[in-house]
Amino acid sequence: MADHVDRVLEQWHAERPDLDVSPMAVIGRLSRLGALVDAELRRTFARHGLDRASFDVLATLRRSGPPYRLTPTELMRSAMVTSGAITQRLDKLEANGLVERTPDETDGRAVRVALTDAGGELIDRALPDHVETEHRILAALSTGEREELAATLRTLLESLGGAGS
Amino acid sequence: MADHVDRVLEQWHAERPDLDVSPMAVIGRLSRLGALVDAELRRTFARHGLDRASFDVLATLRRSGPPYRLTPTELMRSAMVTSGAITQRLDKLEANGLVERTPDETDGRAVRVALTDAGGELIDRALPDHVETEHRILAALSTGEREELAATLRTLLESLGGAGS
DNA sequence: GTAGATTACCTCAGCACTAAGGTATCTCGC
DNA sequence: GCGAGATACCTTAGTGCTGAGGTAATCTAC
Repeated sequence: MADHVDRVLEQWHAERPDLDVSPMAVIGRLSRLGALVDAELRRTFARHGLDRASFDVLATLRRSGPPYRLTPTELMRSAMVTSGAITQRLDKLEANGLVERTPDETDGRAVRVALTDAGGELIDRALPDHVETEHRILAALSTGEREELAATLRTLLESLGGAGS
Repeated sequence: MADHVDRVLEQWHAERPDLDVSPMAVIGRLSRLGALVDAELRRTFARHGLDRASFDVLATLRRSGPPYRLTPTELMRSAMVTSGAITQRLDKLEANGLVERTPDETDGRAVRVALTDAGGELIDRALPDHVETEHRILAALSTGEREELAATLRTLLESLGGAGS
């Protein structure tokens, strides 16, 4: 019952027996799983006319609570992308009428990004579908396995300094 | 000791208590961890003048064993990218003298991609460094935790149909 | 109060990828 | 042996991101 990564490990063992490639059992699967999960989520987003980037911004605004308003910098930190990427995401969302940019009243450099009514309605429609997809992706694991997995991933995140903000 | 994902879960619980967002504890961390690991690996690749895409192709050829030769289709399946992406990766690697394309002798449609001496030497230099980086990334986990993590990830991969090839 | 550092956001060139589609070759059933 | 479909690879337009860098506003320390 060897999967792709098992075969990779066997190959390395034959070709470079001097190297301890055991971490690939984790990191190789992490990387492949990330790609598959991403593809799966994208299918759901597409059903609502969204892509990963747009969904991410709308969801971040939605879960921030009333008045559903954040700055581009806050969105950038949450999404782990560069400021340029956020600018482009917001341009697109604003053109589609899903968010609105208004100048900050007290800080002349800053901008407030808010969900429009259309944006709020769209994300509230897409969310249950998205959550359902996530449940389906994890269906093969028991509740206990999911909890253990979440805990282990968190340990790794903390050790890589990616737990914050 | 809440991390970013814990805070996201709390926000959703407050804003949309009707949704069971528990899968995000796993999928959110998977996604963030993927980005962090990727950034970490890229630093190692860069030290050898490589990027993720080039390293991936060279390593796939290297671990395939003598004569270090595969077809673009085999590389495409292994890398989980489109054929166009492989064409471009090979163009770049070939321009840098790290791989060589020769027509297949028996199948007029097919191409053989082989490591050049320079390509083989480069990947053999980069590999120990790469493996060392992977060890460092997992340093926070015990051996038992790593094995459990690998097993759980494999279960998920299989259930998503991504274990094959 | 003001110079220098910092912060917030945007701009843009370059890069790697996808999706769609093209060409050439091979395979299979008749 | 021939036509339909499958296969292998390449091409290209479009997309979203990064990294470098620009502008304007704010903060800090003197």
